[in-house]
Amino acid sequence: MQEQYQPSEIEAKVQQHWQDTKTFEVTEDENKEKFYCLSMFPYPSGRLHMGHVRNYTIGDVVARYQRLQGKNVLQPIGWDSFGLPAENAAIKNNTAPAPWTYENIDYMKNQLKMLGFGYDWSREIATCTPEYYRWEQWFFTKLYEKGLVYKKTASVNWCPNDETVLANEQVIDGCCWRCDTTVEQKEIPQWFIKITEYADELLKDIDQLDEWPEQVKTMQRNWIGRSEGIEMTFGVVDSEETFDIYTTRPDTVMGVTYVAIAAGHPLAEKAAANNPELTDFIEECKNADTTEAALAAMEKKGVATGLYATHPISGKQVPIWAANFVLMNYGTGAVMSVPAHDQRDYEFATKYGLAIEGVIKPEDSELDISEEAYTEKGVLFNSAEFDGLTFQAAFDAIDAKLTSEGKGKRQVNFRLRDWGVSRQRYWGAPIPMVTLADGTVVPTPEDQLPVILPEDVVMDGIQSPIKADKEWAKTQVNGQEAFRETDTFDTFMESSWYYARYCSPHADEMLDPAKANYWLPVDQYIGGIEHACMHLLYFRFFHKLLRDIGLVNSDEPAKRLLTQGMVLADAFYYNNEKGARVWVAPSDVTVQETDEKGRILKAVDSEGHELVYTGMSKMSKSKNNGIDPQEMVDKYGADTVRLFMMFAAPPELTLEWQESSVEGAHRFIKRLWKVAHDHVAKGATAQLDVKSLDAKQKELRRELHKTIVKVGDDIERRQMFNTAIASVMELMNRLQKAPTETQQDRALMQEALSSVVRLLYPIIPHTSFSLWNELGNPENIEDVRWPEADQSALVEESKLIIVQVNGKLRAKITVPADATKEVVEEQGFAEEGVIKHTEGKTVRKVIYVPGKLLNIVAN
RNA sequence: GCGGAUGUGGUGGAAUUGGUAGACACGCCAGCUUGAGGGGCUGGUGAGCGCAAGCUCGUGGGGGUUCAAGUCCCCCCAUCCGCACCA
Repeated sequence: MQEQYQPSEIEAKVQQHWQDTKTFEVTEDENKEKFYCLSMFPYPSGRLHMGHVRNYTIGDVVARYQRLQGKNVLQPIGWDSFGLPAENAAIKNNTAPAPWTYENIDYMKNQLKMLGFGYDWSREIATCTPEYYRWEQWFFTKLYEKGLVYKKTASVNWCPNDETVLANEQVIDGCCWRCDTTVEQKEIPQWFIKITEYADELLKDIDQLDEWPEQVKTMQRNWIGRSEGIEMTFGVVDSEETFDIYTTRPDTVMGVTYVAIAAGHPLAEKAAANNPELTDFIEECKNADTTEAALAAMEKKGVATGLYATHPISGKQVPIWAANFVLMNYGTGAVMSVPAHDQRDYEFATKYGLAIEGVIKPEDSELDISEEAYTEKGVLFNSAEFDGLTFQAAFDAIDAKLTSEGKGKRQVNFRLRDWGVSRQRYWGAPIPMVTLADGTVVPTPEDQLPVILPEDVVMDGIQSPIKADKEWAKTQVNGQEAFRETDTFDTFMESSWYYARYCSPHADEMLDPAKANYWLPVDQYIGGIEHACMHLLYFRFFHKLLRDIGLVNSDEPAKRLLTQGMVLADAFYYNNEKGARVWVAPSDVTVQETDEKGRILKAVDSEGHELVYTGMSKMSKSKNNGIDPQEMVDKYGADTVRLFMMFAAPPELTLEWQESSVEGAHRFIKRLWKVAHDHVAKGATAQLDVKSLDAKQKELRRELHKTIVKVGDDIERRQMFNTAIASVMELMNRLQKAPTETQQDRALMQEALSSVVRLLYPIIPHTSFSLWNELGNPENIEDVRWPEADQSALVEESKLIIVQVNGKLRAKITVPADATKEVVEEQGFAEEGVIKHTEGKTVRKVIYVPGKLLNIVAN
């Protein structure tokens, strides 16, 4: 055995072994319990970043742990390889998205192997290949046949100069990132999938997800946003026209003093005919940013249309305003306004001098709306026959009245909107629809699938090559000339079903139901919390679609979810001559001075610039503070990087990259290696004879078996890998000091090290693989089982009892494990610290928590 | 703005069911080892007071419940994530 720990040598050797023996390739086996462990697949951006390393290390720890539990573990990997960055990189590097993407995949694949992740590479998929996206296209046409797909207009960011659609991230401060032209909103026809048809089920089934984090479930519930309300019809004065509004607060309906409609509402457009102010306002609203955040943050503005609406209950006439915060695409494009009981309406009414009429008051006080709206649910007044009713009674009464008069009805609404899947970009899966010569739009016939995206293209940076090449769209369907859809799918489409494709990655159908139903649902899914609503909702939605088309038989795609936190690093900058901040990579920073506690006082870069230290922030290009996993692996080895990642923080929290802490992780592995080496160097050990152990040996063995219990619990139930590692470190600290004189000392050491190596295997597999064999075990560690705790070793003969007086720690006593309350009390009261603090006082109460704590209340 | 989270020594974090606050590690300090650098080993390390034994304070801030609160409740502050065309 080597005396020195040499990670590069060990890791290369072990990785080669895994590759040669196909250790992680699996097939369905009905005799074994299956475990499907899935990490969110990466976008092939060029190089792995630390976020990937963290995500995949967590997944690998779970997968390897489950393997030692004897399960048939599937851990696949692939590439989410369509998307905008490839187009940008292609333009920048004067290439095409396809070669850029495939090169990145090759490079990153090697990086993943170098980190030692136990993937079944035979199942690797890339979503940009026709072998993958053809089934997505096929599926879309099936959804179309089921009536779950439709086309409608929706607004996109439009650069009038480039005459192209921009993604949200391509709009900087309302301008085109390329040419700085003010971005407009443009309505264009787009394809939608009816996720709202599944809104109820997506909401209800959250209750089945008992191993998902509560916060994710809450976010999804709020995102779906089920509400119960009433839709009612307002008439337009001096007109036959009507329009609908929806409210969740029908109890406030008698307080309506105006209604607000979207600038794009037909009524507004009609009223604008001879109203220049309104015309201008409508024009202005057309260019407004429609993201929810922008909408909430912007100044609320409106213009009177000059039209009036008839209140459906009171018959009163109220003004109709066009407002910038009402959008035509959401809901009915009109809202009723009750300034007395809605804060936004209150501010709007105050601003434009509109009436504010209170109709709800608190149950036990008078209504005060002099400063702000009263938005609580209270008791109705000034509401004619509804006076005195509380919220639910008023809801029911108003519903009954509107329903009987045919002016409204009770309705459940969702915040969730249908999924717009059209993108006007090139690097995505072509949407398999065609427009026939006669104008009808039909799905691409199955025998013409896949609709292949040409890869040999020239990017001009503006127009999608399949839109620029007018020939591409031309085709024949049913003997007619036809034109292909040139939009491509939202990349969330690909990431919504990849988990299922992994079960039968080469199947000549979307998926092989027998295989899919063997592996699915995913037992453990791991990814970033940023995906809580969108990806994870589409993922659940697609699983239900797959189920309803008969391809899978479960309701949910993943049993357990772990959302990992971000990776942060130190960031430093200096100001250049122009006063601009220049961010310096941490690898280029030398810390020159620290205070007595080790805080950074002075740091410089390699050119001698004095730097400003800004603390930890998310690793990013803009702050130039990314740490390259490659460099770290080259320097310390993959096991050190993995150990640090798992030790530095629990998986859900943000993780701060600290190189000194990486060195600490490295030191620990070196110590482990040394202890093992010294033990092995002394030769083979005798059989452990548990009965012959003395008290000290028994205690050490108890520590070992307690650690085995704790590490298993920490990895499997708690998923607190950091405390699992800490407890192994504690054990190692004891083992390092343990005697090795007698045969039984050494036999115990053999048991302990053989256990430790398995406990650490999920985290540092290369080192554990080697040490397992070095310790004299002939088989490979992948083929052995997780150590089992010996219950008899865990029995404690005595217990430590905390003794408090008035809740403050005054003594610690050791009592026999079976001591009664009386015995503990007697011993506790005899303690010096207890006597001192109870002297001259009366004991009021004694609380005893068996085997743990004694609290004496005295005053 | 809305929704979700986080806040504990100089630092990362631990405290699993309301029961010893600070496990484990980093850093720092002292000592030993080596020819220096580096590495290794041993010990110390929340703050204040004290020669010591020990005492008091202490988990973002303020209030509360309890024999007992980092943990439960109410209010506030700061930071982070998401908000539908980045993935």
